[in-house]
Amino acid sequence: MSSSADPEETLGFVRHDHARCVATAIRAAERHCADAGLRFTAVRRRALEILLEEHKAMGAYEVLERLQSEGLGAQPPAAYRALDFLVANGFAHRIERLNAFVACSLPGENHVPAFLICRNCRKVAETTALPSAGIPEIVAGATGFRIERMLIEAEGCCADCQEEREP
Amino acid sequence: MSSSADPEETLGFVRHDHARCVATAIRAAERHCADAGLRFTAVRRRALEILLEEHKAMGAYEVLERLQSEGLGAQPPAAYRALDFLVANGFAHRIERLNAFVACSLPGENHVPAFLICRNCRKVAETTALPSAGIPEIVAGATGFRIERMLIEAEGCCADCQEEREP
DNA sequence: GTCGTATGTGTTATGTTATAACACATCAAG
DNA sequence: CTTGATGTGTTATAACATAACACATACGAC
Repeated sequence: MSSSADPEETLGFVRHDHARCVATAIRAAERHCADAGLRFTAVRRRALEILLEEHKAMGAYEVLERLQSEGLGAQPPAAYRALDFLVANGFAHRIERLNAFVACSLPGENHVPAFLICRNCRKVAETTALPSAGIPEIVAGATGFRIERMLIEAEGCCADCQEEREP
Repeated sequence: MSSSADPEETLGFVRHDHARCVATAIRAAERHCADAGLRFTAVRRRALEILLEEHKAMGAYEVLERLQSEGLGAQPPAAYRALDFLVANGFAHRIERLNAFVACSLPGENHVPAFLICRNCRKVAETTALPSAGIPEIVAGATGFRIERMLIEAEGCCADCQEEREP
């Protein structure tokens, strides 16, 4: 992946120290699980590591293949269970547009995530939506609708992929 | 559906004259197709009518069943083609969260739609997101990401379904 | 320690959503 | 009435997801 010598790679399209970001995410998950009495098992840890390797949306079957090749769970339910656990505990998010999953870039923060999804390379950048983004909430309030979950996904083309097409 | 005598029913949770709203939507589609040289065929028209009957998210296979029972296209591709046409031309929207489709409530208007989705009854209300909703756009601009499509879905429980549970 | 319960995993089978590929039909323009 | 573009029928299969039940492991109560 990294062809340059420096430790900076893109996080969703923003440069950052990736090795450190992976380590941080894993440690955050360990901590959270220890505190909450959850079991951060081998399959779950490995699934998170796989998602973290690139900031890319991966299908459940894609993750499954990787797990299989390491002898860690051979059938779809294994992957879905691990991914569901990660999503339920905020370590990963589901990208509905792609029926795929991505590691959370902001573990620990209690946020309403918004995603920028590159159609071409499937890289995903995560930002946090401000409460002021909630136009629907105004309407919801007016009609008695109780919002439980918000989903904000922007689909398009990242800078790198734009360059590739018209260099 | 309507147990009351008056013509007012809910549009996604807001009361309105439903018969009129269906007629308007169909006419808008006819007009748009005529103007743009598109063919508003029997399957396409019927698919739109089916979606319009309730302001509810319907799966492609659910729409297909209805089409089949009227002898209008027997296999999945028929339904997907009709639905894709409706979505491509702004007569319907795809609700990613549900892998389902819903008729557009604001045909003709060039809008960024936002949806309120009731988990319980699958009714969907459509509102238009204001440009100020676009927090992601700020980030996108900063990182050179070109947004092509925005997707805003709020999932929760509508007023009617809340009442049913705690009357 | 060991017993019992709760939680996680393995495995089989199947359900649901979506599309590829190719043949045939229809339409509108020349 | 031919031609090309667009839409539909049909078969097959891909991709995504879960139900159900058996077995394993972790962990607290005793």
